[in-house]
This record gives sequence, C-alpha cells and structure tokens, in this order.
Amino acid sequence: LGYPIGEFSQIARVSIKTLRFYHECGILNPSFVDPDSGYRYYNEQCLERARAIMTLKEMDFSLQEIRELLAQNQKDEDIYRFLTVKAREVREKILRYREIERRIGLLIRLEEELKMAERNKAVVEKDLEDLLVAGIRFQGNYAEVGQKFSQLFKVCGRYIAGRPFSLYYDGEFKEENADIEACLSVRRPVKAGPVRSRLLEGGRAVAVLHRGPYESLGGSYKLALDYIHAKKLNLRLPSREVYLRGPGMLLRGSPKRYLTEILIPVEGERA
Amino acid sequence: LGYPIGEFSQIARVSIKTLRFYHECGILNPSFVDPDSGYRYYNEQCLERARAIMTLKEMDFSLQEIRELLAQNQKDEDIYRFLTVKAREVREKILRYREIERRIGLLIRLEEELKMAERNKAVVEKDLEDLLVAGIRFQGNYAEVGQKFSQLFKVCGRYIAGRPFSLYYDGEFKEENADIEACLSVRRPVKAGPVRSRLLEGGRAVAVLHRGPYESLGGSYKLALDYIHAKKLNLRLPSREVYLRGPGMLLRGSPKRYLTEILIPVEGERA
DNA sequence: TTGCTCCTCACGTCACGTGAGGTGGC
DNA sequence: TTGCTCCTCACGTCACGTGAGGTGGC
Repeated sequence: LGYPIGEFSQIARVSIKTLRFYHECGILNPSFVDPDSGYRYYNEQCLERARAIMTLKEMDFSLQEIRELLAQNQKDEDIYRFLTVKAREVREKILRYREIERRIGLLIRLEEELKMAERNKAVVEKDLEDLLVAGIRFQGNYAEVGQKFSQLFKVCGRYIAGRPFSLYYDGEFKEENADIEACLSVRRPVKAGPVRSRLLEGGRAVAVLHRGPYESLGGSYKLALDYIHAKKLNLRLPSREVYLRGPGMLLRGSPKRYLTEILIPVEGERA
Repeated sequence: LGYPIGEFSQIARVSIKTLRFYHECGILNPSFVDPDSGYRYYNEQCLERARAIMTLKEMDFSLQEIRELLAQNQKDEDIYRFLTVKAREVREKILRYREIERRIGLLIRLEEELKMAERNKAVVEKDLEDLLVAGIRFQGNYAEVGQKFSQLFKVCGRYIAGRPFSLYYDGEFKEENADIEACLSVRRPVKAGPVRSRLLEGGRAVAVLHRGPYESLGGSYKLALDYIHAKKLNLRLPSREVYLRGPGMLLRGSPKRYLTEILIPVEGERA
C-alpha cells in the first residue's frame, strides 16, 4: 500500500505541504490515493522521483523545467540543451553576484572610513600617485562645483575611475572668485566643451579625513595646517578635497554622514 | 508641479506599474498627488531616490531592506551591519552557484559521452590508475548487484569518489553463481559488514562505451574481444563494468539512455 | 472524549505584470 | 468622436507556508 504522507515526508525529507503541492501540480504523484479518505500513499518509485526532483531543485531548476526534464519521452538533444542553457544561466549569475560583491565591498570600505574618521581625526602623510584626470576649471564660489560635477559625470560616463574631487589653486579661502577645478580621475583622456584632461602630478601630501557637513571643513583644514607648521613643511598648490561621500551619492544620508578627504601637497624634511 | 508618471517613468527608467506599486507601499512617493484626478507628479528628489532604489535593487536588496537602508534616521552601525550581512549572503550565493556549475558540468559531460557512444562504438585502449575501492564480493547473478550497491552507498556516504562499477572474476559468462564484486571508488578506506576496502591495481585496458539496456551488453563485449584477438593481446581478470548511467541515477530516463563502460585489462605488445 | 494523522479550502508571500473598465482634457 | 494619458481594482506569477475547520480510526 505504501507510506502515508507523513512517513514519506520524513523519508524523502520533503514537507507534507510540498508533497501535496507536487501532487496538485502533477510533478510527483502518490502511487495510490484512497478514494474514500483521500489519503495519499507513496512507494519506492515515488522516493526515487522525489530524490531526483530535490536534486534538480538544488541545482536551481524550476518545477516546470524539472517536469520537462523528468518526462519519459525526452530526447537526448533536448536534455543536453536544457543543461547547457542552465549552465549558462548559472555562469551569468556567478558573474552578476561577483559584481555585486565588488560594489558592496566598496560601500563597506566607505563605511569603515566613516568610522575611522569618527574615532580619530588624525593627520597622516601620504604619497599620491600621478592621476589621469578630466577637469573643469573656473572662477567662482564653492557652491558652483556641484553643477560642474554633473557636467563631468555626463561627459566622462563609463571612463570614471574614482571619486570626484576639486582642486583649489588659491593659497587662501575666498568667498567669491576662487580659482577652482572640478575633477574626475578617468581611465582615458576625455575632452568636450569646458572639460580638459591631463596628468595630475602626485607626490607627498598631508591628509585629513573630514566627517560632516561642508560648513565645518574649516576645523579639519586647521588640523592639517597646524601639522604642517609643526613639522616645518612647505605648502604646495593646488590642494584637493576628495568627496568620498556627499549629496547625490548612494546611501548619503544626512550631511552628518558626508565624508571628505583634505589633501595638501607638501615638501620638506621627512620625519 | 513635476513630471507626470509617464515622463518620470522614461527619465528614471522605471515602469509605470512599478512606480505605482512603489507609491502604494510607500517606498517612493510622488512629490505631489492631484486630489481631484489622483494624478501623480514627481520631482528631482524623487529621481535621486529612484536612482538609489534601482542601484540597491541591482545589488539584490529587497524592497523592505531598501526601505530600511534609505530611512533618514539610520545609524551608521545599522547600515554597516546591513551591508556586511548582505555581503555574506552574496558570497554564499557565489559559492552555491559555483557548486551548481560543477554539478551541471558533470551532467553535461555525461550527456556528451552518451552522444559519443551513439556515434562511434569505438574500442580504445586506456591506462587505468590505481584506485582505492570499497567493495562487496559475492557469488550470485547479475541482478543482485543492485542491492549490493545500495548497501555500499549507505556505508560509503560522502567518501564516494566516482561512479559505481562491478568486477567480474570469471573468465566467462555465468547465469548463476558468478563471482562478482560491487565496487565504489572512495576517498578513504571504508570497512563495515561485508564491505572491504583495498587498492585496485590499474594498468592497460581495452575500453568500450556501451549505450542501452544491460541485456544488449553482449554486443559491446564482442567488440572488445574481437579487438583483443585482432591485436593478439592477453586478457586479464577481473574485468569491469562502470555504470556511468543506470537505474537509480539522476536523469536516467529509459534503459535506452543507460551508459556503461566495459573495461577489460590486457597485456601484450603495444601498437 | 482526547490525540493523532490525514484531508480540503482560502489566503499570504514577493515584486511586480496584465488586463478590464473608466476618467478628463485636448 | 477619437486618441492620449492617467486612474483603480482584480487577478496572475512562483513555490510553497500558514491556518482554519473537518474527518476517521485508535
């Protein structure tokens, strides 16, 4: 007579609900159904089929696909095609999840920098590498860089290689008429309208991570300049502000979560 | 007033149905809803939020997760936890799909062998490697090997390293009282009840791929033996039947799709 | 009578898509 | 009037899970 559904469920490691569902859609029928009670009974063949179904399910086949694969009259060619199609799908999923892993990794690293900036507002020295950049240089005030960046983003598109930053060519803070360049590091030279590309020289620099709204950047500049004076270093121009996180970026949250790296090129004696 | 839903749909690259759905569940609200007509209007902020939502969706976040991530009052720690949890999920998915890729790859290779066996029933010579095997040796008839294999599968479990095969110690076909050993190649020695482990010697062998039911194996044996005689080789015992696909295996289909490799050890002059 | 196993039926999940039927202004 | 854009409402998808309410034999 076979196993009633509860016992079969334990043997086959499939829930009762699932077994009833598989019966309903005809993918795994009981070997016998009592016409009076409606009780389902399963035998060894059912177990074999159940195992095949579960194995294919683990391999990400849909019930519809499993039904077709397990049909008796399948031709070799059809089965082969099914498998190769599924293999391709799986390879694509792997690629997709690798890309997701990379992008989430970037966000996580950003969050970690945010934490660091929270804890220790430390001044560090860095060696900057030469960068290929695309930039728009203009005379104006800080508030204008936003528009310049949206221009830059449009023009550079998929050649963008890093976070946006601006270069300040004045040796002082200027409310108006400051000499500013909005920049993007790019993978290849880009030239269009006001956008110019060139190699931005690297070298030694003093770095401070600033967390919070742009209005409070002054405090972090003070930290950097105090360090430079204490070490008797010489300032060089232009200085940079790298916008690690700001408005218009994913997961930006409030200005409290803005993150900016101040980079001031220096020269002088090494520690 | 903002863009009506159709225009916004084009700008944001999100379907109208999806926008209405996002409004309904409050994840992306229009900036204004006309109280008379019920028309939805969207502005720049909506666009920014829509972009964030789509980016997070690409990263496999659920709408519920996105809602929480984009909430204004999120703490850094919560966001960080969210991201690391998701990163772990993604890594697990990658591992899972790699495993699926491997398993489907095995099935595909089997299908390819099936095709080959179809096309050219060729006899080839092989060099077999030494194998660590677990086996049950018995006197009886061919039909009994099935039970022996289910015993072997239970005992060897996860140490199984390859396809099941049987060894024939008689130099002839015997209907009854044949000397047979049901074998599994294993990763480490297994010993329980009638199961014994040992190193099975490899060496030179003549191989034929047999496609179809076991009753027709005779024809393939003839091919192999004809080859051996033509080349003036000497037979050695035991011979093997490797069950590449048979009953009780995934995607077995009908006996027409059974695949068995006949291996007869030989010695004699090389070609 | 209680407890157990089984049954059916309806509804929920997730992120929308499909389609019916209707509105309002050009 | 026709065509267009918008609206709501109901139902479908996929692979079940949840729960209500009921049955039959020990």
